[in-house]
Amino acid sequence: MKKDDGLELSGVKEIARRANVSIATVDRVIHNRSGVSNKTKNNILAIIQELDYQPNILARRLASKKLFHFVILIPAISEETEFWKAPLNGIEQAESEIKQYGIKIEKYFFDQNDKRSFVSQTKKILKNKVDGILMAPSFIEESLEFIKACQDLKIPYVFINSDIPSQDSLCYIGPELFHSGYLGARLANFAIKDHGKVLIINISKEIDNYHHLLRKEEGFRAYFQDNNKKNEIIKADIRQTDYNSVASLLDELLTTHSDIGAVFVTNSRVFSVAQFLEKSSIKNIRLIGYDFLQENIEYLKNDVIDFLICQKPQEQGYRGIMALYQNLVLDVAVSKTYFMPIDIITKENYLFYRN
Amino acid sequence: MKKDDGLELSGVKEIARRANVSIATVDRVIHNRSGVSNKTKNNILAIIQELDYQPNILARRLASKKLFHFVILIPAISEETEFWKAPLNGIEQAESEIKQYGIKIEKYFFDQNDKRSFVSQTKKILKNKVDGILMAPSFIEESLEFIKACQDLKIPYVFINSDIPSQDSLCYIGPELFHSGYLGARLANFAIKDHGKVLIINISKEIDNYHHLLRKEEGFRAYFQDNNKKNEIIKADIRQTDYNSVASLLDELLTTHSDIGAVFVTNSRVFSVAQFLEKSSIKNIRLIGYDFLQENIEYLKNDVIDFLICQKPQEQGYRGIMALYQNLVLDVAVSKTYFMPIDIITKENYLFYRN
DNA sequence: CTGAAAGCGCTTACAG
DNA sequence: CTGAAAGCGCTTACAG
Repeated sequence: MKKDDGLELSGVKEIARRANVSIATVDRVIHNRSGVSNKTKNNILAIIQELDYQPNILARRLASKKLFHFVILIPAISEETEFWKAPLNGIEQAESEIKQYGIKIEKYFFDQNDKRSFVSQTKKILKNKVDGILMAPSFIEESLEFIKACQDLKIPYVFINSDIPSQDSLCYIGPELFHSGYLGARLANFAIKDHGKVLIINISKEIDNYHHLLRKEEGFRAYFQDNNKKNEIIKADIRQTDYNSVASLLDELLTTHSDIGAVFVTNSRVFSVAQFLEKSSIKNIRLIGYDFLQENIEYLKNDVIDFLICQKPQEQGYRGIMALYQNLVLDVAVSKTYFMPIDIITKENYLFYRN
Repeated sequence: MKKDDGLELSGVKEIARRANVSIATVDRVIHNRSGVSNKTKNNILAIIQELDYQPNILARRLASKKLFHFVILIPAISEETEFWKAPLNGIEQAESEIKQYGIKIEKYFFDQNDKRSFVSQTKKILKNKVDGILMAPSFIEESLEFIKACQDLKIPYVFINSDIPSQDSLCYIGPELFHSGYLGARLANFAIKDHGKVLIINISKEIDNYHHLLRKEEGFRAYFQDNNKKNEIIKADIRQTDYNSVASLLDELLTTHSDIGAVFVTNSRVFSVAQFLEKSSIKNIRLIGYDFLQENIEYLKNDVIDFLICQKPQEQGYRGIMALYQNLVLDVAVSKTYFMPIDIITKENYLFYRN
């Protein structure tokens, strides 16, 4: 297959010929294996440079018997939210694309509401041979513990969905949360202009552990400040995530503040707010929240939710695995952070959205 | 490389062993080449079924000496608009990923304002060996002529950016235009609510040939109708695309209709409207248009443009080439239409947008 | 520290 | 209609 014109030969064979060594020695140099004299090594390196040698990945994978073990550690899909289904789909798509190249993916799940399940899964993971890890570092302390162990074992790890900065991860793939909240504020303000109050709601059992909700809130507030918007911001933290708790709290809030024009929910649980508004026949409040969940889409279709912000959770999973693959198998550099686009979903474009 | 557990062997070798033939014969059957008795053929086919044989793509491409020639035919990047830079980038990205597998991409460009340049390029293309074509069928008549020739030569073709339905293309990759315009209307109405008129503008030298602008307009109008919105719709076709012509027409329109609240431009030339609004210090008109061009982004940053709708032009190019690759090289089925998401870009999220 | 040889799973002339 | 053999560009024991 003469795809490159010019040079007759350009693979390991040609390098070996020019260096007057065997291809085995060339291979050792290419993979930086020991057992080559410095002199031959440098000579070969020079020739590689000169030839601008690009290894043939096809041949490499075909010949290699090396098997890679990747591990994922993400929240289980719960009855409460199907959010993590999307990243898992992405992971499985990546898996199907690369499994023929000798990659095995071991899947571990933890309970978002239970740190101990996270810890016990991390223990299990380290019992086996692992070449790379894709994880959602939801619990900070516990994640730090785990990645310390990974560092000792020289196992690279990729974060998705939320980041722990400066922890030497191979990369972070997910949203930039501040701007995400900032956009939420823009949409809220755009909806009600400068009249009326806006309500920001965090709904989670783990609000205090989940730094990422807070970061969105900061972005949300920053928008109003930066743009000198006069809307008053009301805030509510809801730690009981069942519908009744959410509803009664909302009821109280809306009674106290009769002039709330828009509500921003910092995560995918916006559907419970939507449910409340619909049941209460409240139509004059604009609602903005997160994520392409079936429930949320239904409320989008009914005009109860105006905008959903979504950050391609499926692609996060896909790219997470691919980052490991690129780095460990193809030996390609991957960029330290890959921020997902901040997508706006409405009733008019959700049909064409791709997670 | 024992990646599959279970069966000891599973490739052509094992098939050959079971069928009691040589691997060459197996290869003939796999590729549906002639020269195999029906009996042996059916026998081999049955074994392939039974084994659920999946060819090893790596080995196939490595061994094959076949070179594929893909051709692209898209508008040239002009001083008027850099729109086609993005699809070209996507094409080049795909090229860099697959060129090592024996794919060559020949690039042809035509002048969007000159049908004859389109025709003359199509003539050139057919002079060489071509395995697949990626094209923007901007001029319908001329495109039909060309694809008829392709059909005769059994050359598959992919459409991007705009479609000519039921023309037996391998696939269409691009926007669904009606909903794109529909979303534009929603954003316009959302911006001004039910007060004021909306202005829809087509700016193109080739309005009459460009069915896709019309389709967006239909979607735009449909939104107001479907939702019983009372905003009056004013329409303008601008066939002279230079700034002065656009400006004088706008000046006239805005004088006649003092109560226009929002303007929707059906293509990337929204920047010239933005330029006019800025120069005229008109601040009370919301502006919505298309595409992530540098000029447009500048007006987005200045709050002159409120929303840009964008449909991942780069990805269109990338996926267009990949569709050919998947179908012709990997022999995988590709779906007939791939509608791009209808993305909404604002000042708050443009930084994270990926074309 | 280095090399000869076999092999990865296919495809491709060539011979019969 | 069918098969034996070489080869794609690498990697991997194994031997020295």
